[in-house]
Amino acid sequence: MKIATWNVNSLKVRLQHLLTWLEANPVDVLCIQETKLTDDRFPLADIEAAGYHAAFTGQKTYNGVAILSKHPIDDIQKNNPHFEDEQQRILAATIAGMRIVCAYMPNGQEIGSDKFAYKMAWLAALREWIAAEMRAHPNLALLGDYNIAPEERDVHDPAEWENHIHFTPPEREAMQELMGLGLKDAFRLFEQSEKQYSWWDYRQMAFRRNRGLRIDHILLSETLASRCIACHIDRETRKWEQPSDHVPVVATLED
DNA sequence: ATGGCAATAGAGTATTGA
Repeated sequence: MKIATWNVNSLKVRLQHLLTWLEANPVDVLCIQETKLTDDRFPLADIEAAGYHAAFTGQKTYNGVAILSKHPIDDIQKNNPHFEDEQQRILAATIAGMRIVCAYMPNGQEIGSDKFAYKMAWLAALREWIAAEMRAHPNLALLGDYNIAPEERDVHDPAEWENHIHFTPPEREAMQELMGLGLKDAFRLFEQSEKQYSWWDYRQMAFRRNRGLRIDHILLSETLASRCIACHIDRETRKWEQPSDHVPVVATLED
């Protein structure tokens, strides 16, 4: 069982990348973020032709999330029921005995901004809702673009990023509080080589210089973490022509 | 410190992202 997450930064632009990646990496579940498509424009036929079911909730221009799965998708929940939000950032569903939560967490802009306050309120509401979801579904995975680099080793230059968005103390604390619910960072369950990131700025050859952040994560409940036998970041897609600035993260679970 | 790059909306340039 393989579950994965990828912020595609426009599904319209990246559909062929997605299909190419799925063909080479036929994961059981893929959570995608930033589809930037209203539901009537979701490329369902192409996804189904690739052998996947899909659940999705989108909007024009911004946000939008989807869950693709080789297995049936049940009990679909759009958005956090305890947080009023016009932005389409959360999709939850039950697949193969797991509660899969796909999340595109807010960017936050900078400390002190309205967007930062929104991010922090959104994260607090997420934690409360996930706590309840975990009580109802012990096998829970929270996958997505967290827009938070949890530790210094997740940032190419921690000094440069000090107090910058994605690496501010309040954001990192919010992620620790999420993990305090009993969620494990799948990537850190294993020995990993250094300087591995999931996002690189498009500018100034950031990818070639490996100036990146690890902000895309797969968090697993205890029961799923105990089944997790591997987790890796797939940097290859970032080398493709006209790539997303994020790359896929994949976790492998024992059946 | 600033802007650099990309996607979108929509027709020149503004907004947002990370």
